[in-house]
Amino acid sequence: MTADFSKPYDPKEVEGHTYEAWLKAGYFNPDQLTTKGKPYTLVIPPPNVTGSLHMGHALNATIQDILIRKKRMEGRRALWIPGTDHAGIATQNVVEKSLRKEGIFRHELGREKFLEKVWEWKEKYGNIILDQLKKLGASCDWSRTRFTMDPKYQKIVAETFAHYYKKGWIYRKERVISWCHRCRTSLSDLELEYQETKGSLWFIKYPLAETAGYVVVATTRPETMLGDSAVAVHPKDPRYANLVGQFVMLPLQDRKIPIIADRRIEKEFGTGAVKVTPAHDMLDAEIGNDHHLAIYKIIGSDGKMTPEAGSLFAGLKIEECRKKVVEELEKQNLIEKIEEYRHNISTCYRCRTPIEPLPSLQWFLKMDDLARRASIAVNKQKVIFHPDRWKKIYLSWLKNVKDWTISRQIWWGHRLPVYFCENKQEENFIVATTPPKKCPFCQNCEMRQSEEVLDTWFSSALWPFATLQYDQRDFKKFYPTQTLSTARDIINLWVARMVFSSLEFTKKIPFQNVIIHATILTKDGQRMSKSLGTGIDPINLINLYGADATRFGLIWQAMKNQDMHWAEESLVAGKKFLNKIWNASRFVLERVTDAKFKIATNPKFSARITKQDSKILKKLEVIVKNTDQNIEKYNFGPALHDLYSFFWHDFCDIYLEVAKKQLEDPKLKLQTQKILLHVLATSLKLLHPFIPFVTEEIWSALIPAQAGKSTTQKRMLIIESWPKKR
RNA sequence: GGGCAUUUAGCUCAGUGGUAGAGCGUUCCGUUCACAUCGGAAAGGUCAUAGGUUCGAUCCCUAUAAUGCCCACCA
Repeated sequence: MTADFSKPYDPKEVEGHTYEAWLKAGYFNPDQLTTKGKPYTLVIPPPNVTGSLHMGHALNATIQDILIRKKRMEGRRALWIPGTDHAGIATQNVVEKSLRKEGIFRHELGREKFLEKVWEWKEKYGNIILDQLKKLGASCDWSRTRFTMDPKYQKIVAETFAHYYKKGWIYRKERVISWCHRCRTSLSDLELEYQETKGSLWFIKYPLAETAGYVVVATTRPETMLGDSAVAVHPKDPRYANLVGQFVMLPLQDRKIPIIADRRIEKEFGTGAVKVTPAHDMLDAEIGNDHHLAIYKIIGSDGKMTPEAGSLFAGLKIEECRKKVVEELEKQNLIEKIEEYRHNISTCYRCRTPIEPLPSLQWFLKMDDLARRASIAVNKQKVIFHPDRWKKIYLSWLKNVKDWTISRQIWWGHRLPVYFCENKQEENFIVATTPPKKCPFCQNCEMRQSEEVLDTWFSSALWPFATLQYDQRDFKKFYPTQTLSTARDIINLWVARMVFSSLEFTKKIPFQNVIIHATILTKDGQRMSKSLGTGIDPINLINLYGADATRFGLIWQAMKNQDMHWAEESLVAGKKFLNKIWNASRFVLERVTDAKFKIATNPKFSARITKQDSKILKKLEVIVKNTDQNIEKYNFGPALHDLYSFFWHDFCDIYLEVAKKQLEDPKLKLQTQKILLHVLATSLKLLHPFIPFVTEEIWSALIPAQAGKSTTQKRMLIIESWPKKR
């Protein structure tokens, strides 16, 4: 198809068939490239299968596409691996919700049937986001599309677990963990989200056991008093010095509990005396452990009070229980006062339900060694963050990281490769990557695989190498990858974990550079979210303006800031710019009629060079150098601004006008034609990674202008050589 | 409680130790010769505030303020 220059540039007539042409040519797959260059690999941060493209994805995909297209043009065997993440909790919730609309409940369905439904859902909707990336022009190798629940991927995950277990780094233990009673699963520290909430601070009187009087404790959660096993004060708090060692009678439970001293108590908070609930508070659990306090599990995994809470409260929901406890205490005149209080409560990052700390038997991964090595990798600049400041986030998390709770009590995910003996105790289990044939404990049971699944991030942590290990030849050739581009909110959740996982399993860093791009906010600085109605759908922008203009708009604003306040004006600028390129190309095509020359990488212009000629050639040299350096330094916004200014102002405003005159001078005509073609061709190459569609389309029209090349010999711009400084 | 970022034109943002820039918007002029998704011109800024370093600061330093984000066991 030949470009129709009689009309303004219309992306709708170009983008579809151009993408098809790229796919058909097969250039997204490095095996199809004739180049012998060094491999260059990117892995896409796998979007959730439940997701649809948002602005952040669009920006990130554009950044990666710029990198991969430039490297491909440089002659590297460029591979960009696409794929999706099974996103355990998120996906399970989405599918559960959609089933509920049909009146189907997960637990009625049962595990296997439910998982069938999830797979159905995945088959139906799971590739939407990848198709959206295609619309944006992403030049991923779709033949290598990966999914974190592929059989091969599952195998690698199981092997990883077994490896850690063999090393003694995975252990199972009952511990107070963060629990979401809506998702019915444990969560890791990073999966908590803090929300400032206004609540109350209740001051409760605990009568002394042996003498008259009482101790007043302050709490935001009066219901947890039912599980108290001590009152703690700071050892150097004079107010309570003589009370330490004595006992109080816990109201409502009629339980005698000690007053203990612990340095972790803040004297300034409340009354300085704190109730200790070892089962339902992280700090209290530690204190309880150190002081050998009894554990009363009064809240169950369903978010309701257990029998241990007492007959008056058992079965109540937490909020109901709180009311009831306060009522009862008031009846007994044990509430001294109630203050208003604002504080942060932790919630589940998937469903925003307040999380409940409770003791639970979970699997953990030891972090000491892994964290230490991941820190060294960044400290020694083996892995480099761009901008540099983000390494602080990474390092500070690793410095204080606790062991990772890797088990989740949901159904959708990688089931733990752990098998229990059916006949003997729960402690009798083995870790195996394939179902064992014979039970080593009782010799004759069918071993039962653990019902639990792994944290989604456990499997995404393997992404850079697992995706390449489907075929060992790929792994040898393309690993490690070069650059990872992602959002700042998953630096620890994902990036850090990829670094230590890769170091452990491949002995290599997974990537050398990490780009942390800006977070896109609305123009007035609000978070873009569907529920708030503040989100912008990039697909709408593509439909309205085209993919090139959308990419332009995103990159135009891509500076090294934390945030980007989205301004659609830049997209309008992009649209105009595309038209400008279109028309300038038309001009060149109309005037370069002699067609006695071809587009050379570094043509010579010896004869009759005018002042204006050398000026534009000089500027071209500068822009070639600057564009290259800007991309290498990940300065995408500045790169595009410079290109824009060069093309529009230096080339169109000035040189094209000069050329009009020079073309009328027979002595200058040929040389001017050569220069026009050279500058245009080079500009198209430089612009191609940013706006691939329009440049490819124009290129296809430019090629016939080269003498001696038939249309069958056409090279597409996507694999043309990247301009080099002479 | 700690950390990070931001503060420059109406809006979104670049930028440099020495007359302040872009895109979009606004106003005026201009449709033969690539493009009206255009060309030419103009208006519009105490570069957050206060000190300091300097011959000279929007830029470097120190405070302050506002806004946003992250981290932390303040019950």
